[in-house]
Amino acid sequence: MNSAVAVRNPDITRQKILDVAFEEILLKGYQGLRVDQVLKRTALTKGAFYHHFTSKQALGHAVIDEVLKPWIVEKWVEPLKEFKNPVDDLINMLTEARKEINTAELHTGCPLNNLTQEMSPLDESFRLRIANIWQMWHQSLAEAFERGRHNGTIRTDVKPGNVARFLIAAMEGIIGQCKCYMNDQAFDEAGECLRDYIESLRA
Amino acid sequence: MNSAVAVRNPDITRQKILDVAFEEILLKGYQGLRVDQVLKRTALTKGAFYHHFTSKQALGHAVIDEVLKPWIVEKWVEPLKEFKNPVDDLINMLTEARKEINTAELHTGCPLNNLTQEMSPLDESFRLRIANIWQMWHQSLAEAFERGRHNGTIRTDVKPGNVARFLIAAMEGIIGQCKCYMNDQAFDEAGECLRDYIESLRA
DNA sequence: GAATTGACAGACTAGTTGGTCTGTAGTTAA
DNA sequence: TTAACTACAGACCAACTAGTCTGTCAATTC
Repeated sequence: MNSAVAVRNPDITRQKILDVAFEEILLKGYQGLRVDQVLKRTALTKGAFYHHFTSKQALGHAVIDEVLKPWIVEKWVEPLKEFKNPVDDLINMLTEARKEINTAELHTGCPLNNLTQEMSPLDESFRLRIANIWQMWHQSLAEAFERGRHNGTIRTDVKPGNVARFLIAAMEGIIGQCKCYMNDQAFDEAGECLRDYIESLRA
Repeated sequence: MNSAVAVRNPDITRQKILDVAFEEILLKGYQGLRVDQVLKRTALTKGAFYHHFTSKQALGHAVIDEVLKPWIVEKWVEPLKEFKNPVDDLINMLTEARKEINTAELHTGCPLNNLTQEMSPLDESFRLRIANIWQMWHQSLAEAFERGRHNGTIRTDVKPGNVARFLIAAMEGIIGQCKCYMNDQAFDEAGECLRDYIESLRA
């Protein structure tokens, strides 16, 4: 019996589990995620957990669909819709993002990449859900370049789909590489080249 | 009692464990690696395993130092020493590597990136060993560009260290992205941009 | 306001997993 | 030849972990 609050709010309870599970997966990976640890941190019990999720795998699905995906949508897909000048807008975005990153966070890596590398080979149900997110991100970035081509801010010989794939890969690669260095030097070194490359796309 | 061969060769035994463990880690990750599964595949027993390795963690260390590291040395560090014209040599190397990759393998991802993303946050002892490999790779690639600058095959305004970081990141990012797509389309799309970027470094 | 349902609490379990320990056969040195 | 040591074999164990089950209290329905 939980002595304190007896107020019930199933939606908040569920969301608390998802948020903590997401954090735990970032730190330990899905396979290192312990249901008990999530319950400890949320001050909930097995009863609560298995009321909201049928299994650990179901939790994994929910984390991908309800935490990771919305995060990419908010962070990338939505802003990309507003891009008028992809070169400037992208560089601005990356510059802003760079300011927010501290050395400690850098050690965590990108959530999308983390889940991709560990979870996608484990289970087809994970892989498909994650591939969906990559696809979404790729498409919105490609569309931004497509618009840039049409409005004269991007070189006409640029292939939006290809460049989008390459840029996403480069960004993830940079973050992933820095994950095992404790300093952000590698981040800025590669970042300089990334900026130059983006600049080279300008019409 | 093993009925068949009673010949003893501790070095081969140890190497068999390392090779199978490496494969298992590629498929399931370190946390998904089961000592029992390695023993099953090698037809060995607990006695053999804990004679050669003090713990699962020690096995992880050995896999990084004695399998992953030599693999990068053979695949990258050694060939890079011979590079005369980094642009041509790199494009040749990537073209050859592309031929060897089939869709199934693509699903496995790059061993270095796999271990980096999963293992480096788990334990400082893992992180340092893996960072050492990245550093080695980066240095040998940077040196190749440095030589290219001096022998006139690479633009003089290219910063070898930065470009090396960026290229490594891009390559890893491309492979990592393809890990959750089952086709190699994304690979070739991004690969085209990668080639263009490398070409742009030519003096 | 009684009954039904929803949202948990928490003890318990069965299966897994890294690791131990004793025994034994091959190998080597004297 | 034999004693000492190495390289295993394989039964066993303790800890962990996902998942179950019964009970209980709040919330909603009628």
